[in-house]
Amino acid sequence: MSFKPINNNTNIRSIWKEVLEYWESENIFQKITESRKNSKKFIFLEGPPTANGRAHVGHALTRAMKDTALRYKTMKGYSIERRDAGWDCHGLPVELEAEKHFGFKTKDEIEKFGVEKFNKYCKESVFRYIDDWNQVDRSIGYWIKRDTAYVTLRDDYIESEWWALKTLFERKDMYKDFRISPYCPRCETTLSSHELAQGYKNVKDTSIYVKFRLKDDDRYVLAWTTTPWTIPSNLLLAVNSKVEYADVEYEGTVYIVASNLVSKIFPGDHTILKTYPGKELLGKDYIRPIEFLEAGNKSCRIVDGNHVTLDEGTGIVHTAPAFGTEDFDLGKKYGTGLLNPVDLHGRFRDEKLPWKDMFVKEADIPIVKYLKEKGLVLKSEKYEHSYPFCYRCDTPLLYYPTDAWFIRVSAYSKDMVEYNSRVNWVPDHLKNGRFGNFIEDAKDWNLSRNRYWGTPLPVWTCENGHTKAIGSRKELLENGAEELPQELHRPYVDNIYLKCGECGGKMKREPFVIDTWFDSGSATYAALHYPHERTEPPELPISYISEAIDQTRGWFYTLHAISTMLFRTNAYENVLCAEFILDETGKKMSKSKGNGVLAMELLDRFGADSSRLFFYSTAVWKPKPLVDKLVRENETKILGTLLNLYSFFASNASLDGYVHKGIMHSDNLLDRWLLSRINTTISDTAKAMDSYEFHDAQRYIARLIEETSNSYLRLSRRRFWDSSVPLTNKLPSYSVLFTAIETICLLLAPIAPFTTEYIYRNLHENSLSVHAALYPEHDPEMVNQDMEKAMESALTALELTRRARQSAGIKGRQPVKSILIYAESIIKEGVDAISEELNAKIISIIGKKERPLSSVAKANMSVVAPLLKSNLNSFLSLVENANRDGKASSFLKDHAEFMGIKLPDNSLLFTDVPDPEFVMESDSGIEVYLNREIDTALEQEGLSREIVRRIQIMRKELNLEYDRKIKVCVEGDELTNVVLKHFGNRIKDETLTEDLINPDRKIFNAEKEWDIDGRNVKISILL
RNA sequence: GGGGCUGUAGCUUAGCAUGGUUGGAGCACCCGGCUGAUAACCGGGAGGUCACCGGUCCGAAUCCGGUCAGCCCCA
Repeated sequence: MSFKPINNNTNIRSIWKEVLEYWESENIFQKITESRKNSKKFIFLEGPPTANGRAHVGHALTRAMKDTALRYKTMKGYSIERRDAGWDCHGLPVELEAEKHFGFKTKDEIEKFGVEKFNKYCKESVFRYIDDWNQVDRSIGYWIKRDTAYVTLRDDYIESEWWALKTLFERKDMYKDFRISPYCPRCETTLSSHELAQGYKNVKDTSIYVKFRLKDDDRYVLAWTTTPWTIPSNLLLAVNSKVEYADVEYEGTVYIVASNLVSKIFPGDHTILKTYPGKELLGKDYIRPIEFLEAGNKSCRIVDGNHVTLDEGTGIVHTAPAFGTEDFDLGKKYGTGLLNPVDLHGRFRDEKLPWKDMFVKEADIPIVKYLKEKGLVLKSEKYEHSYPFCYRCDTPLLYYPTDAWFIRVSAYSKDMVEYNSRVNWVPDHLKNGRFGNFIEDAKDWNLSRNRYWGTPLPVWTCENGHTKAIGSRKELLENGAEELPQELHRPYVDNIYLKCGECGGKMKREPFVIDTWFDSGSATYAALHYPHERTEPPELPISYISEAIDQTRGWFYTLHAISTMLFRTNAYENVLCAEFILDETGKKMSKSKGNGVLAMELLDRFGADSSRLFFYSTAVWKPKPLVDKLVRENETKILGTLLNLYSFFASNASLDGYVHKGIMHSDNLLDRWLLSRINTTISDTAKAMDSYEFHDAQRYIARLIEETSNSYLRLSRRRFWDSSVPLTNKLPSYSVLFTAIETICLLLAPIAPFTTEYIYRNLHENSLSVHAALYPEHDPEMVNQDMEKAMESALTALELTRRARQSAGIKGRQPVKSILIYAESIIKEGVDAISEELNAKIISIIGKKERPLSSVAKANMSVVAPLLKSNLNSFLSLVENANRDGKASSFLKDHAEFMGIKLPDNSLLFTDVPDPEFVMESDSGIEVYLNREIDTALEQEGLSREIVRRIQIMRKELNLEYDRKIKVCVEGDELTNVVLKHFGNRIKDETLTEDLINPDRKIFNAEKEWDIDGRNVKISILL
């Protein structure tokens, strides 16, 4: 049998391409899926991307994460269910692209153009980049079924959502309400809280302290606001009845503000006239600073608001019920009604206002000016705060009163918390941290959008105000639709009129589409077309999902909320969350900065496996900068070494005709040690994979690769090369090396699926795929912790020897007389394994007392000097003599007195010093003593090995076959001749030299003069 | 203002839940070595106030409190 060699044209990238082709031409993914059909289930759900932009490196990361988990579970014997791709198709992002394309700025333009044509464009544009996404998925090795992808724009999918919405509607968990919502005046639609969350920015606005005069006396209540444009709509002032307020005289006027804030507001001279609790202010009437709009008689009062705090402002809050959530609630409570002079484009439309037709944010300055002219502004200043902007078009949002449909998520927050307790979050701090906090005070979900491209809200209303939710296409016909719409989108559904079941009136659809996040959050059931096509509820929870951190408030949330409300369970069991990939300077990648890297760029440059290894080089939930050399590092360390291991194995095993028939028993320590390490690694790796800690798994595997290469193989290779050892004696070692490479491939397959596939299939000629194999099970019988420890000590001893050689200036090739090793946990076998590299005539493990140490005494100067004074020098030479004679330890006994002076016990300090012929190095309790004396015999042997080495170099330069015999001529000094005499046979053996010949021949195939440690040696080779 | 994460060598990081020999690696740098795996490999050197301050303890990178900085999320 021969193993496929690694030649010069084989590299990580060529392997990648080759494996890709193999998978595709042989339908490997399908075959494996098919073979697992009846296995235990592991359920997956793809979080659907919107394919209207190219995939970037962050997407590559999450796709790799999904794939790694699924490949692992497949190797663990599971059948992966629902491994279908999915695409998110609706929503504002898509519409925005279309608007840009057509150059539209307002909804009017879209209406004029025609909703049908507009939506047609949206529909087509969704998949504009699907080829790019598919190419990324294919290239990175993301095994997912693309032809059965769920697509949220399909009627079937929408119909399932209709069922859900109808269910919620009938349960009164979906309702219409007139309230304040974040509103984008450019997109002319409200936004949900999770959309809102994406658009906060720090901005500087004009803030003013406005004077509100009391009706009954001439004090001024001072209120502070960052939105001057809302002042014309002021109807109330709110104070906190539990807080203390003060009358403050400042520049001849009396102001009312919260006591605690007085000095902040009036930094200069001011007088506090009196203080009193806030409740004394309640009910007082005031005069509005801007009175263009008419206020009802219930307004212009001071009321209690417990939202009023002393964090900023004056402790008195200007309240315009039309433009703030809390303001609205107060207005409702006190029956003031609303003053809303602003139209849907965010412009003042009321004739009575001098600022008519201005965009409200631009009216701030003129309004401040107007107030100043009336003397009603104490002061104005720029104020930096964070303010929400539309996350798609960057328009400042308004809080605006409008009709909208809501889902009563708040009523389910307890359930959501409970179901969340069953979810395994990775990393786990999200569970009770960011995600847990969010669901704990979940707000009702603003579901409706006044837009075009989305799932239409399936609610119809008649003139008498009766409403009905429709749960399927069939129900449309049952409720009076003459025919089914062409598709379940606007404008077709808008033309469907139903007959009211209560009054018989004509019912018209509520003109909204729904938040696109409801689409993706419905994937659990809508992708199955439940309950229309499939009548059984979806199997929940999904075993595993994985996305980036931004989905905490996005998909992770909507999945969880919808599943909680409809199926009374958590949607998913395990959720793995990725952080972002940063640019090489550690900055966040963003479109505006132009520092983003496309997924395909990364893959083109490094290939799939290296990219994936890079992703797992540290925990996926830690942000990591994309630095070229970091990607390369993983490639050379892990893949390069692994390929190298295989290459070594393949060439030698092929030469020896090795056929693998399972692990064979071996007495060799290195073999047994490697088997132990393999099994320890299997156990560690599987544990890490089970808990979705891919980076830990990768580290364990990398360590095993390193050990196999640098410890096992380095120390074993002579055994594999030695042609004098009969094959039967090598077989166990081959079987162990084979097992090591095979196991590494299996362990690493979910992480680096290409290279492992290539090597594994070279090891197993007839196997389908490494991904069809089962993940290795660890065999505790093979593990021997003590031996692992002993071997570790031996390897440390080897390191120490090299260090000792270096400090003694003795090359590794020069044999030494002896090496003594002292260590607690070391075994003879371990030392035997490294003995060749130690290169010493005598190697022994010694006990504590056998260490070649002498106690050396040193005068303790601070004690001795004051006592001996001028006799000190003769004392010192006496100590020195004692050291030389090895009598230091008994010195004090021998010299109780010196020159008549009694020596105290602490006159000498003792240290252990190696005997002069030894060099000592130590580390973690292991000590190595290397005898540095090189006698003539050793020197000769050393030189013989130098000569061997030079001949080998020349063989290589001549490109000789391994077994090509040669004749050699060596000329040099006297010592060289002695060496040839004593070590000639060994030189011949090691270099496949038939004859050491005389220099009388004139023509050689190669001649070279060498300088070997200052010695001139001429070597010539004759073929 | 609230919450979360992070801070260890020039860079990437391990160690921290269960405190305990001299805080490990890798990359890069310098020096040396090895080499029938060879665009690899090995050893050594240099490089750390373990962000800072305080506390607990015989002993703190590790536990506790606080501060600072960076990132993220919320209001």
